[in-house]
Amino acid sequence: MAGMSHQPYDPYYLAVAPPMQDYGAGFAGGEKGLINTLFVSGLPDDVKAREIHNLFRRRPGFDSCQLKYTGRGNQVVAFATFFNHQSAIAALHALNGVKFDPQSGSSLHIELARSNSRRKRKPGSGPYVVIDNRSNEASDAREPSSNDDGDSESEDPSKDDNHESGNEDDSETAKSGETTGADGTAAAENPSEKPVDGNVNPCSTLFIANLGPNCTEEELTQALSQYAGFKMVKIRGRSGMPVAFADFEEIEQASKAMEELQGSQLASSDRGGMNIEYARSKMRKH
DNA sequence: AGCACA
Repeated sequence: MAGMSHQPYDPYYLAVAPPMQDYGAGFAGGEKGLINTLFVSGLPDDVKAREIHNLFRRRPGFDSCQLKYTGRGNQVVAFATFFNHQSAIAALHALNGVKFDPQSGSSLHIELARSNSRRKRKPGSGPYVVIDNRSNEASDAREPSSNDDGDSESEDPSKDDNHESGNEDDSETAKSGETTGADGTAAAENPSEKPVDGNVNPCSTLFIANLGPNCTEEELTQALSQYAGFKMVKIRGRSGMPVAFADFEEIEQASKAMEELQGSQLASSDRGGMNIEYARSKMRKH
């Protein structure tokens, strides 16, 4: 692999503006019960609210965003609010996993927020807002004591904050109701439960297709390792269109990664977003 | 649509 010729990733590769323009004015609430706010982590600690705004501003249906200093170390997170759930999902898939800072190699981790931003955009307050929860920072880079997990990204970054609301995941549970729980016989027998995953049988190994020709295992590792239970990824079929197999500890963890990374682009992607399915067989242990 | 490694 001589010459890593990757063009700088353009987060605005989706230069299209969909026909949906009839949002109406002053309607940031969206449909009731649906989340229209994204939670963004994986940001460099020197990120600016303007950068967040520039990241999202061209996304269809975007309303406003806010940058939040969590007060834990220099950790920064952001919330992006859209006019409806569908626009939020589209932006999530488009931007999740993209390299935000090529220098540090950090990539964005985007998920649905646990609750919508209740903070309404007041006229005159501008398109973005900064919330600073840092209290004792000044010269202190990390917490004083007793907590050693300051540097690592937790599997669930959204637990770091409560997003100024006590609203729990009412819509989240409805979304992932595929695997059910108690009896386990549900999905296979019920004709109304159609698996949309492309493969009928869940597997803790994922099959990833539609990768760019220059995709590397390192790049995939970077995108996948932010998900709990990730073990390893292998690229096969180097000629033409490469595919990859990503192994996880548990099926549920693989499912989570698949859901969130589905359709998202890597820096090396040139044919659109990744197509992820359950692999037909589990990666061989070794 | 494309699913390997043992």
